[in-house]
Amino acid sequence: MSIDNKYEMIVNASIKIMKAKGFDKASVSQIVKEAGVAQGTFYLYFDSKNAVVPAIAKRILNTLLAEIKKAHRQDATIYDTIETVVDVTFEITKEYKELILFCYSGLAYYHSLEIWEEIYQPYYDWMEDQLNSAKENGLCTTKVEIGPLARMIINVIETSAEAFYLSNQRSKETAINKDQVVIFIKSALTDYHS
Amino acid sequence: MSIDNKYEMIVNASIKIMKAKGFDKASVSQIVKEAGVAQGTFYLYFDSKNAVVPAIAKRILNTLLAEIKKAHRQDATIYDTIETVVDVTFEITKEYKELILFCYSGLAYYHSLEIWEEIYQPYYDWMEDQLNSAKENGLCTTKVEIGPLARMIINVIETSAEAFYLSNQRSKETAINKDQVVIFIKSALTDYHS
Amino acid sequence: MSIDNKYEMIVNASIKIMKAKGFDKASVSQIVKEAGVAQGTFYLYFDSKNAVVPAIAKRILNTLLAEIKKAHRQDATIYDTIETVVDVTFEITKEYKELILFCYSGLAYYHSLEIWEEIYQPYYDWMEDQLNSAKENGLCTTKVEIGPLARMIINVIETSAEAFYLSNQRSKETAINKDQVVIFIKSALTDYHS
Amino acid sequence: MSIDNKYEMIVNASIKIMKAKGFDKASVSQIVKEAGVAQGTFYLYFDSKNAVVPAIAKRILNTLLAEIKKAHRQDATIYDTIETVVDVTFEITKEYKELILFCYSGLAYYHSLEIWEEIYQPYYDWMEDQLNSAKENGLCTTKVEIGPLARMIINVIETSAEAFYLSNQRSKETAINKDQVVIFIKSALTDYHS
DNA sequence: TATGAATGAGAGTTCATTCAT
DNA sequence: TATGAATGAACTCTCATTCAT
Repeated sequence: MSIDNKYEMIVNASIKIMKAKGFDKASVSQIVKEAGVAQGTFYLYFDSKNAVVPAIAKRILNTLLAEIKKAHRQDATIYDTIETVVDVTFEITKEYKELILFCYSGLAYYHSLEIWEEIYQPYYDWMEDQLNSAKENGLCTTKVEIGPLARMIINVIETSAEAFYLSNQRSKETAINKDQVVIFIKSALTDYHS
Repeated sequence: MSIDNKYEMIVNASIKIMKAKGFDKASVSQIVKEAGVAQGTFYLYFDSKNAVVPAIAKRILNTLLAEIKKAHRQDATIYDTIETVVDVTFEITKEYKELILFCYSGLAYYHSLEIWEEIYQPYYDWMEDQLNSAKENGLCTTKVEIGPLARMIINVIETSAEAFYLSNQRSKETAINKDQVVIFIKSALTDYHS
Repeated sequence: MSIDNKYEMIVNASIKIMKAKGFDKASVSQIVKEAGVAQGTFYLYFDSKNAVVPAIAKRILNTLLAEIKKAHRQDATIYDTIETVVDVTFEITKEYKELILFCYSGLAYYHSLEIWEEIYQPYYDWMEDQLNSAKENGLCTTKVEIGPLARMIINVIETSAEAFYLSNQRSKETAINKDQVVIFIKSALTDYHS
Repeated sequence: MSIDNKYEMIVNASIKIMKAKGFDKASVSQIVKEAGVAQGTFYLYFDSKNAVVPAIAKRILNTLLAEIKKAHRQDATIYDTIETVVDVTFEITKEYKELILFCYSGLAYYHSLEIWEEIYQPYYDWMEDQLNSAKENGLCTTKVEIGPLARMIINVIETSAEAFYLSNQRSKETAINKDQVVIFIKSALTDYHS
């Protein structure tokens, strides 16, 4: 936050360059030029180029979660909450769509998805809280366990948002849109009657 | 198909090498050595290294769809079908987990997800058929449109399978497992009562 | 020897650049520029920059041995031979003095002195032949075994030549010169019996 | 000498790191970490990384000479002395073998072997004294001048010790061993009868 | 079609050195 | 004296691609 926090400056520059060019094509020399620091300074804060990926992922998730919490009203039903989450996720995905994929695959290759799980933990926790409240209110009757349920809901929303913004949408008519996602999840929250 | 079909040999070699090393670290020279062809021959069949990615993606999807159709019984209910699809997807994901992520992100970057959509089209079509039958049988009552519904179901299953096999699963107890995925989708197939 | 034998061209260029700048300061990019080949071509012929060192060492030893054999007369006594070897070694050392040290230490570090031994083997063999003849003639009566004797004689000559040309010779008056080396070795060839 | 004599701490750390990694691969940052001082402190005591090499060389020679003098008996003949020197040199070479080569070549390149001569001066002087005594006793009758003789003797011993410990000695049977060195030098001390 | 030697731009990374504190 | 964050030039090496055969 301070004016010459070099760590933040490098992360910001990395996001800017990688958004424009992707991870591979973004060179460390472009990043440091953008950040206004020396080549070697990069390696004072990150062990390698790969090591910025978790920092970017953290940044995106934090932004997402902060926006969700900001938009979330205390007295909202789980249905309102789902709508809010879908709205915000689509917005954030739109903004960061170029980064999300390589963060995901970058973490998978160079770091392991454990780190992804760790980064997402506060989001999962928050969602589980919402679902538990909904269970108490009787609005969530599914037999799916809360942990997996939270993860699958978040997965559906994010994957749908990515599919929406990343495909070139010639086939927009068949694309998943926000409304469909909301209805799908609402359906999933109530039990099926076998 | 012939024993020295160089195209297939290159794709096979690419899969083997990229499975082991990832897309970036797999060099064309390693691939051609594995395939037993000359460096230049690669470029007779593919415009660039990137151009093998759709070929690999197609191979995986075809394998997946063939296995699903093989395991699918004509008289199965939609519930049976979901279970079959989940089982097969988890199996195939386990086998190809190293390739799936970079196919996805590779297609997103170098080709656009349109191609992904195109590759998945037959799978989406098949799933839509299943869901339409279920609608007629009264086993699928959700208000979600069939197109998006098929996509979201497939997304949940695949994302869950990836999460299951790619995270190092220290937290296996909270990991999404097959049963949870099946219940989640079954719930989603029936309407919620607002 | 052929006009575009790239291997020889790279070795020649390496010798020229390393003679002028030493091993560390000689960059591969300078070498390839001097050789008139592309950067990557270097790595077609050598696994690394270090890998040129044995090639240079071999070149020097071959030159030395060829010159010695050229100057050596068939009917020479061992005493004449020693003088010839000292003369030629001083000459060759003068020409290649800049290379000898880093060849020696480079081989020691990056390859092991085994390779040095291997390179020197034909020289050792030749010297042992000379000494065996001298033994038969009664001109060499020392009890030192022929193998070690050959090695020590060669070592003294080379180390003395290096000391002569490499030290800045302010102290030239105390420096070992050729005559002293010759006498020293002749002494060593005859047994001590006071 | 004091417990936090930073100069000595840096030399000690340099020896430790360079013994393990060689001169080039030993970085100043590793050395200062080992020494427990700051990066800049290094340059308070040494002008450059190269400047530690003479300090290390001096340390080794002083150790060698001290050990020789300790093992040397006042009433020893030159033959005993040679044996002692050979023994101690082999021991010290064993301990410092990794450092000796780059000290030698490092001094040659970055400083000139003059410094090596200067460092060795007290050793040469001591050896010359021994040889002069032997001359008076009639045990050394060679016509080689005392100065060069001392240097060549020391050279043979050291080179042989290096060859013994540095080559991987698969060919140990042909390697020069201590006994052969002793006999060789004893032979060299007595004149040859032309 | 098929080859594989040759290319050369450009990558990530290191590290001796400096200097404001 | 002592510090250590910052520097940035320079390094070795990789690799997708080309083209003469």
